[in-house]
Parts: sequence; structure tokens; C-alpha cells
Amino acid sequence: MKVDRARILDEALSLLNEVGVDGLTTRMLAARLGVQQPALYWHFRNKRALLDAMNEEILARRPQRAPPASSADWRPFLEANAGDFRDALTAWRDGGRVHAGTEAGPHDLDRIEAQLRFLTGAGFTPTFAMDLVIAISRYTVGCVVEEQAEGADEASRQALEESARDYPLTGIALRHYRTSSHKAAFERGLRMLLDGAEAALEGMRRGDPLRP
Amino acid sequence: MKVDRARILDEALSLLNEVGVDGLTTRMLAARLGVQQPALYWHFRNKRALLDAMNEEILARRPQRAPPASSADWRPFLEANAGDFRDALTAWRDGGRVHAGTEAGPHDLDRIEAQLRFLTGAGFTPTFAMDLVIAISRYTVGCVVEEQAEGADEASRQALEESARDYPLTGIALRHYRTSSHKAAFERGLRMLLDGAEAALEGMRRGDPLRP
DNA sequence: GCAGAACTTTATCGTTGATAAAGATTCTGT
DNA sequence: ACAGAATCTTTATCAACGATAAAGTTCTGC
Repeated sequence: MKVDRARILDEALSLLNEVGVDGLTTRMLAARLGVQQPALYWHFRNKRALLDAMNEEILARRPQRAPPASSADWRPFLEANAGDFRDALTAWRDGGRVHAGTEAGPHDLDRIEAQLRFLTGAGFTPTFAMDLVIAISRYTVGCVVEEQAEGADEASRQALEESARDYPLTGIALRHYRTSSHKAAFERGLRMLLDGAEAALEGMRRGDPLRP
Repeated sequence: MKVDRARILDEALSLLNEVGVDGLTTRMLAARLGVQQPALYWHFRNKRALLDAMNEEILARRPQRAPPASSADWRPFLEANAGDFRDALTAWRDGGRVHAGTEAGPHDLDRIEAQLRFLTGAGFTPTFAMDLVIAISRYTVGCVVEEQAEGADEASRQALEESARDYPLTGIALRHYRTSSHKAAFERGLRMLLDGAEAALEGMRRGDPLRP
């Protein structure tokens, strides 16, 4: 049987969803492909390279969104983009960990430039726009990584709940956090970031001196 | 030779700084301690438990900061706390990856409750305060994880720089990002988050209906 | 039809995390 | 002081993993 990069990546991703990144072994993957394990090393220098390629594939499958017509809509645009990014990562088990630590490649430059052009058109300075885009990315990755972390077992979870008895505020907050979806929690934090950016944008328009 | 939990953790952390989390093997650690490898398994159920304990130790060593006298100073307080958290993680090689994926334990409840009490005293609702604290934590972890990721080799870095030629805004932004320290970049994003929280706080004081 | 490139296979390493079983040491109750 | 339980370490050993070398096979261009 013969394999190629695309088939390997496809199978690797579906295997990822079944066993997670720690359980993803080259032998299992090769068996799925009907091939011996060393055959993979012709297509990928090592496992790290395979994981990098999987990350690229994950991001490549995310929907590409054209900037809106009006630059006034910068905020829903960023919200939607961040949502797409998060969806792409959460669609795969351990997607956050697979992504974390891979640098931006030339692939992403188109996307970044488009975002920066759009944001500068909306009134942001180029450097502030970059800061904003990066902050959103960092925040999103942080959310996904922690959300996808193997949840504590039921015992320690209950113990935590128990301990929170003596902490009234923590109790309320914990309940609030537990009852809302990960996605909703993500969006609440994102909203704060964008609120901050909006305030800064108004400052720029008023001609306030740029913050250091 | 005899070992105990504290000595193991101490040596594990200093070994972590030398070889990173991927290079940290139980044999190396045991050799450092003058003990055979299986001896470690008496003190820690498995390697995951060791890493969890290392994370707790990393966080425990972070300075504990008393809330300021005036609740008006909530902002520098959060800034300092986030800085401490980041410093604690960046102080150790792969500290972000070691931390990522560990749930909050009963240990952290004191700290959380104190923060929430302080923030509600400053005018935040308990749930918003929790959202804010979590958002900061997520953002910080995301920053550290990506900052500590093994940088691309010089070749691909130069290739990226080269590719950025055709993208004027990305070029400016990339230079901005490269010349500033990780810490400064972290603080710029944090500032946006806090600006957003500040705007929401003013809304709460004005009695605006709470956002959904 | 042949040379070489493109792939795959077989065989094999050294390492790693982990367990079982036995041995050594320290503690505890009488 | 002594038996025996609890604590902790050692020796021996696994199965599984990522990776490499070298030989074998199939494909492609001339």
C-alpha cells in the first residue's frame, strides 16, 4: 500500500481525535494506513514535523473569512475570526497542545496582513493592531489549552467543591463558571479584550498621546 | 541515600531548567538524587503526578501579595499579580507547558477568594470578577506557552522575514514585535484586558444593565 | 531496457515509563 | 528488648516508543 502526505495527515488527525496527542504513536498511525512504521519517516523527518504539519492542516481547514465592507465592523470581524480560530483548535482533541509552540509560517502572512490592513483602515495604528491580534491569539490558545486539559477525576472535583464551602464568593463564581459553556466563558474574556481595544481606538481618534 | 518529596521536587525543578520538560527523565532525576529510578515511584504515582507537584511548587514559590489598602488600586493589584504569575512560569524552562493542563486545587482557593473579595469591594460583581481573573490567567498562560516554545531555527526565521517583504504592515508589526521584550508584549495585551474591565466597571457603577 | 529516483520493508537500537518482588531500614507497641 | 508492621530502596525485567540503517521494490524518464 502506498501513502502520501495528505493521506497521512488525514489519518493522523482522525487518530488524534480517538487517542489524543499522547496516545498518538507512529506505529498506530502506520497500522491505520496499512504500512510499516518506518515508512512514515520518508514523508516526515520526525514526529515533531508530523505534529507541525497536523497543526498547519488544522488551521488550513478553518473557514476563511473576508473582511467586512465597512471598517466600522472591525469588532464583529475580530470576534468571528477568534471564534473560527478557537473552533478549529477545539475541533480536535488536544488541538491546543498540538498548536501551542508552533511559530507562524509564511502561510499565515496573507491572513495577518489582511487583518492589519483592515484594522489600520478602522483607525488603529499598525503596532497597536499587531498587539491586539497577538493578544487575541494568545488568549485563545490559553483558553483552548486549559479547556482541553484532562479534567480532574470526580473525586478531586468534589473535594474542590467541598473546599469552596468556606469561600462564599468563590462558590458563586465557581458555579457561574461551571454552568456556562467553555465557549461562552471564552467569549466573555474576548469581549473584555475588545472593549479595551475599543477604548484605545477612541483615544487614538481623539489624538491622545499613544501609551508607551 | 534517602530522598523525600521536597528534595525530589527541588532537584526536579533544577533539572527542568537544564534539559526542559521533554528531556526530564525519571532516570536522570534519580541519578541526581543518588537513588535508583524505581525509588521515585514510591513518592509519586507516576510522572504525571510528579509534574503536577512541580507545578504546585512553582506556584507556591511565587511571592504572595497582600491586597492594597484602597480598592481603587484594583488595577495595579491585578497587574502585579499577573506579573507574578507570569514571572513564576517563565522562571522555569517550559514552565508554561508544565502548568498548562493542571486544574486549580484547594490550595489556590485562598488566593482566589481574596482576589474576588477585593474586586467585589472595588465594585465588580462576583461573576464578572471571576471572568476577569480567569481571562487574565488564560491570557498569561497562552503568552508563556508561546514565548517558551522552541524558536524556529535561524533559516526559517529569515525565510519569514523575507516573505514579509511583500506585506508592508506585517513588516512594521513584525519588527515592532521582535524588538520589544516578551514581557513588554505581555503587558500591552494585559493592559487591553484591564482597559476593558475598567470600562465594564464604570458601566456597572452607572447601573447599566449587565451584559448577557 | 536500463539507470536512478521514489518509496517501502525488515531488522534492530537505545530509551523511556512502569511494575513486581525481594531486600533493607525505621518505627511502634508490648 | 524484641517481634512485626510500616516505610522506603533495590534488583530485575517489561512492553512500548521514536528513530536509523540497509536492503528491497516500484516507478519514471530517456
